[in-house]
Amino acid sequence: MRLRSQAVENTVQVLLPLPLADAYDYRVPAELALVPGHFVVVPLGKREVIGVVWGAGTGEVPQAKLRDVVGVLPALPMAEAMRRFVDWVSAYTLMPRGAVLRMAMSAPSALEAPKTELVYRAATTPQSDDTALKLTAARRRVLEVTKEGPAMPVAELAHLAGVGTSVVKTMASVGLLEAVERVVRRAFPQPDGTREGPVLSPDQKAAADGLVDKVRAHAFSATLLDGVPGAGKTEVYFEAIAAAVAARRQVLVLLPEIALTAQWLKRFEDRFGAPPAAWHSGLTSLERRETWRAIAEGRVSVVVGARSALFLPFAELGLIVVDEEHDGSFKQDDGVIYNARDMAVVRARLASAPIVLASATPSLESVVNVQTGRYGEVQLPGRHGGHQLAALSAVDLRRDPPTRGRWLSPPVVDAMKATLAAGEQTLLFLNRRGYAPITLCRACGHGLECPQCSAWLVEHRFRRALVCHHCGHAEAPAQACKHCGAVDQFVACGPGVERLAEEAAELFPEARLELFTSDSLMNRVEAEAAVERMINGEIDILIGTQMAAKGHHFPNLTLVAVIDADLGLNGGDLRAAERTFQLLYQVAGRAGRDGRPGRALIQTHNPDHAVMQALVSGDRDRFVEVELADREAAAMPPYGRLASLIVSGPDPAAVDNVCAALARRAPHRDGVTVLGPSVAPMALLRGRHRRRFLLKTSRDIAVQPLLHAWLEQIGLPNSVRLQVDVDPYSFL
DNA sequence: AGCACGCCGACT
DNA sequence: GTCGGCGTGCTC
Repeated sequence: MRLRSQAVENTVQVLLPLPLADAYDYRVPAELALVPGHFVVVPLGKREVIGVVWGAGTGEVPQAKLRDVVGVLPALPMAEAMRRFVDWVSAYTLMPRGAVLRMAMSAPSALEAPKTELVYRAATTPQSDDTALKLTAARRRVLEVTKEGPAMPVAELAHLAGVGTSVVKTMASVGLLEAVERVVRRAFPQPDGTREGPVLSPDQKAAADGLVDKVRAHAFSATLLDGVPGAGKTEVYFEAIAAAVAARRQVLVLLPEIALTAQWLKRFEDRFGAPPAAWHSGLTSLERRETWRAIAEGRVSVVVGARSALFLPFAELGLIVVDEEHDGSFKQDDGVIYNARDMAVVRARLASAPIVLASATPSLESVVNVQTGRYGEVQLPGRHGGHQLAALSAVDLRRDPPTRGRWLSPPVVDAMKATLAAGEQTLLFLNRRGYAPITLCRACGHGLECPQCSAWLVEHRFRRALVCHHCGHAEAPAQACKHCGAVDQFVACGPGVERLAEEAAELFPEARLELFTSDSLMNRVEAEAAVERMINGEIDILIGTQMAAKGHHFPNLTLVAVIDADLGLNGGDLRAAERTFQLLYQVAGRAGRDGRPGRALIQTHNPDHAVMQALVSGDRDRFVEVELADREAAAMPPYGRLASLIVSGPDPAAVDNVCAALARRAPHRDGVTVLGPSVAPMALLRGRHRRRFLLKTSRDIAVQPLLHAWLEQIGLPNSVRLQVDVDPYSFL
């Protein structure tokens, strides 16, 4: 007994940032004092990897197998709250703990010893050697500079004193100056939380006060900030940020990737006098390292980023804001599958910090969480500063169809004419990249399909390629049909933004138009430039996908036309109606935000659909009510829980075998339904055949133990993969 | 995730 | 005869 406990004392569990479910035990050499959270270097096979001490060794591994910890890295240990967060996310998503840890170690170089430089200051104990201490004019100037300023590097000191660097070096060697080693740190400008904010409307003030109280409480709380587009939600949560910063606590703002724009950053800087630290995929490795370290050391007070920022090592988290909380892009769909919005609530809870979820179209999950009292709610009823909601109307495509081969209906064309004549701007919104979504052979009727996916190839005319939007497969447009050999018989079917641009250019040859899509704008810089041109009035008609619809504010935009409002409604997705409503509501909200009356025209074949009715009548709450009733009747989220299992592999027979085994062992109990196996919505993806199970349970059943018990019994042949998605968002 | 081990095709 | 393709399996 005694022997065993001693062995355990000398060992630690180290979690490695690899897709491993369990931490490994390592022996601790006597000279190392380790505590949980320490970043350590350990041997693994032939290589050395960085891991995190997760706790005392388990003693479950044979002594002979144990290897020694190589060393500790000079980084601040991972906080306990962060380690618990990693465990929590892993347990919830059923992803290996190591895979989750990897997300919390996204800047490994930040763990290495930071670079140092030599800085010089006046010697504290001057020597008495007269000749060495001779004070020439140059030396005197150097001493003057050191008296006033902080210690600084040779070049800087020499420059300020107007001397050569050799003077400084000599002074150091004779003891007039002393050199100290200092860690090189990038300075982050500090947003000022005490700065006076803008004048808020009474509604905004009340909402802001509510959030500020939550921040001052220094305790976990979750609050939904609900307000129409233009109601000034950002200004309101900025007040909460100000309160947290003034209290010297850190703030994390999560935004959907495409909403993190120059405009948002500018608003922040205008309010706080300094920019926040941004965390996104475009950072250089140096920026990542410096930012990561500064966050861990508490030298950064506000971080804004997309979902991966959730795993940054905040030292003193005092507030999380999730803006556009309904946005589907918070759900990560590959690798570790998690919903950053939901996990942000968990992170806030573990950090005992408040979280604010902001949206003009809250997710039904959040609405129900408010109804059940799990979340508080702060509402912003009206628009602020003369903003008016766009007048929204449906264009019935059955009554007012465009001419054949065209996509703009007469009412939309008329509205565009009027808008152009008034010198105002139009946004044509179509959530479809490329020229045409389907290309058919006129002779035999065959459509061009991706060889690796069950999806049509989308023609991109500007790129002169046929592209699969699911796997990236691209091929050159062919002359002859592979099926019937007919030449030059291909015909583009349906509209994409490129085709829409062509039509708009024909109708309005004098107008300046521009495409705003991820294909036409290769990077952030180009996108910002396009936004700038739009704001400066250099564009009359902007044609774009949802990229154009989010996170931007165009003061002279007064007409928004949604070309195909029905697009998202097909396909039987659980959230089709909810998502369509949210998207179209947001898009329509782009029109007329600066005191000008805007209008939004929504082309649809189903003007009677609940989504269209809700949009036209502006009755969001009624829509939410009806949609929630449907979900409740079907025991679907947010009233029931879902998990999806995707079984995939190159060999359909092997996939079906695994499905049969899963079906045989499927859990049977009250409140649990297993649907499937069925052919997954993308039956073939990247050359892998896919089948799907849906596990549906009532709200009070935890799905994770159920899934564990189920999947444990299933052996997977090498080529077959089983992917678990707890709380699936999209069903594709 | 790496890295090695292992078992079948075209090269010096 | 070997060099090397990447499938499979392990790493405390």
